Amino acid sequence: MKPTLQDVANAVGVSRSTVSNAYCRPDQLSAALRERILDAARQLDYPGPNPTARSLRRGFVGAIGVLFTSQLSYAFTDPFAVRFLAGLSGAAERHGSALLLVPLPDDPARARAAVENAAVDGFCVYCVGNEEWALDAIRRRALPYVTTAAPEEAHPAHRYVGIDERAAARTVAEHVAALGHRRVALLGDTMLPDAPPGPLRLAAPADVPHPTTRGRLAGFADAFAALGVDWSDLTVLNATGNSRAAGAAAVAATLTGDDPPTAVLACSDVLALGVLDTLAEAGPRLARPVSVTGFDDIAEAAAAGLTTVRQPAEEKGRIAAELLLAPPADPAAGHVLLDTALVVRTSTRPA
Amino acid sequence: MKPTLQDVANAVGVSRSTVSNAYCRPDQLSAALRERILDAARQLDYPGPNPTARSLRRGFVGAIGVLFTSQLSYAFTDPFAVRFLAGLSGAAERHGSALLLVPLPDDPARARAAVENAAVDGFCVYCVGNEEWALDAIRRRALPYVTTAAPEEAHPAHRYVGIDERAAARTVAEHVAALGHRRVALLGDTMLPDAPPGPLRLAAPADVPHPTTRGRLAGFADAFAALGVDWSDLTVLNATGNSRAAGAAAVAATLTGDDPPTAVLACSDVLALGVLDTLAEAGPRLARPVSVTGFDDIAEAAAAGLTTVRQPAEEKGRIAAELLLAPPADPAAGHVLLDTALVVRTSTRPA
DNA sequence: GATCCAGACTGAATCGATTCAGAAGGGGGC
DNA sequence: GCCCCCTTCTGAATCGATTCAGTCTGGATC
Repeated sequence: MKPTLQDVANAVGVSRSTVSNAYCRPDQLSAALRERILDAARQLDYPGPNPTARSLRRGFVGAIGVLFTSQLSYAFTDPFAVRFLAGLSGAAERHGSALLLVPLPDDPARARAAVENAAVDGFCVYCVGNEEWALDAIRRRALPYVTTAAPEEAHPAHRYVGIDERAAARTVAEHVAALGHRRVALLGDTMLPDAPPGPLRLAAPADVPHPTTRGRLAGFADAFAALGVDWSDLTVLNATGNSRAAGAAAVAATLTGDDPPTAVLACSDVLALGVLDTLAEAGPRLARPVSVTGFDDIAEAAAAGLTTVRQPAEEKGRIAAELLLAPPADPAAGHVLLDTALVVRTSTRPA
Repeated sequence: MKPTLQDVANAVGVSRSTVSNAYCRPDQLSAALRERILDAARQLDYPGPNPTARSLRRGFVGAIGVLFTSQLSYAFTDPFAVRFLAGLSGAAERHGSALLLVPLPDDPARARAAVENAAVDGFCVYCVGNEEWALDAIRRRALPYVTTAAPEEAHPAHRYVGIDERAAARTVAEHVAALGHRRVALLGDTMLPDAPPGPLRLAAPADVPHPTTRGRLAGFADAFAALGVDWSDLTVLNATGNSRAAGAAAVAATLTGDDPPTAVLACSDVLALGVLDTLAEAGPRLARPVSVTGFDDIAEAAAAGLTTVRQPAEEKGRIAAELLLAPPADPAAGHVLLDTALVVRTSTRPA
């Protein structure tokens, strides 16, 4: 069997407490005895106090959980998410915390279980759609948590770091509108559950379950509404996933069909890059160029000349970690909105 | 205080054991009683068994640790590492395990402590250079572990999944040599501790501490040695970090100087892309084109037309997870070497 | 020489569950 | 009516540490 603290204590002939102190409170015993204890531990191949037992007794774990609603591997596939995680992990590291990436199954019951079984001191919930399940489970565990979007309904313990999605989206839409575009398509990921790729009948932005997408669509709509372009005049295109391929697939039929829109406003850079892929491929067959915008300003956006909205990804992650690990005394400070900036590149041109 | 299992037991008037059974062994009690218990738990806001306590008693945690020798955020910055992690996390998810990303400080003592304090069932050690510290700490804890490179010295418990670095590197070097290149530079990351960026005096590949880089350099050298080009005839360039910028900086002086090499063989795609950046920038000032090769075949490599060696990143991650979570009975099966393929694109041309 | 004190170490309670041998109760078979 | 078995539930041991209120020892103080 693996040796325990007790075994070390027996070997040296001291009490368990003393061995424990040798590890985590050196001032509580003489240096000489401490040396003897550590020597004996080495002799016995004792690897130091068991982390689980320590966590149980101490009441904290030294890890924060990161929850993703979609497949865990999505976390690593989306460039914006990757940068967010980089910021989060850097800050966590500084606070001596590790990151527990928690797979969140689709099935609500199992998702709940995943939250309930995670040994962590708090949760960072990235990109939650309507996952009240998870939030509810977290609250019940009375753990601190932070989300990357403002909550549906305010909750005392709810901290978040986000951007004003709607206002940010409006700026890019206004830019497109100012270029004279009026026949415009809006592209988003999974705007209704199980919706197929391509044109989607959507009564209003408010019908979209995913809060981020909803906010961005609403912002797009605001800009055009201000110019008298009604929501019903806008084309809504659905992508089945936040990937380049899904973006490309979503717009293919519409862009190569009759009377295509003159601009496509995407809810993410990844989708927008997919649109550019489709345009590049369809190239000669197109009647006229189509303007495209993204959202996030990931690295690839610059290379592709994509007009987009920049949001500070790493900083978002860093602040999320800090909100969790060094919570502000003032509860109002638990709600952080970051600045965004419109980045105009070559993918948008006058209509 | 947060309610415990005991509180639920008291509320219902049954024993602690029965409540425990209600959660994890439903067949051990009548359905009716179980319902009553779960109801009471809901009533009391009991969030279910405490994961830490459960882990302590059960003796396993449901998480595997991922160790990175460099900054944790590097994990998210290097595209190859990201794909590896995606594969790893997917497989872990399938086995019901979470991933604990463990920040590994530079200081050996603290690095050791990080390993000792991580509550995990096993470790995946990515990209370990000479971090015997960490491996030793893991072995002492008697936890299973898997590395992404063959170990220095065989150890019974050591499992790994890797590629034949040396042979793979040789194929790309042979390709370059076949194109007639003889004046060649080899580019790697941190080939000697604290080495400055740029040309490096290196007696032999064997002097490089990082095993992956060492293997690749040796493979490059093999190909040229077979043609009579001695190690001392090759230029060695050091990058201070595995990033595009570091790659660009490492080669800048050499490529724009007198008598530049006709080809640069990099130990990673990221570095190679940096070389391409430098070439693009220096463009007109160059006497003649320089061939460039990378290693890994990340997504950006295809877009950049980079000749490189492809290795199956996701599969590597997947196998690593499986080696940990479903260890093969036959210990020999704990050593997996994956196939690689030379991918020739436009970045290599005849000398 | 009695008193006090600081330093070094110990004992026992505690963290929150799981597990397993066994007790109680009820029903079926003969 | 007796025996046995099965289901349902309980009690107590256990996982491996941390913590805190003491105890003990030896030396300084007056």
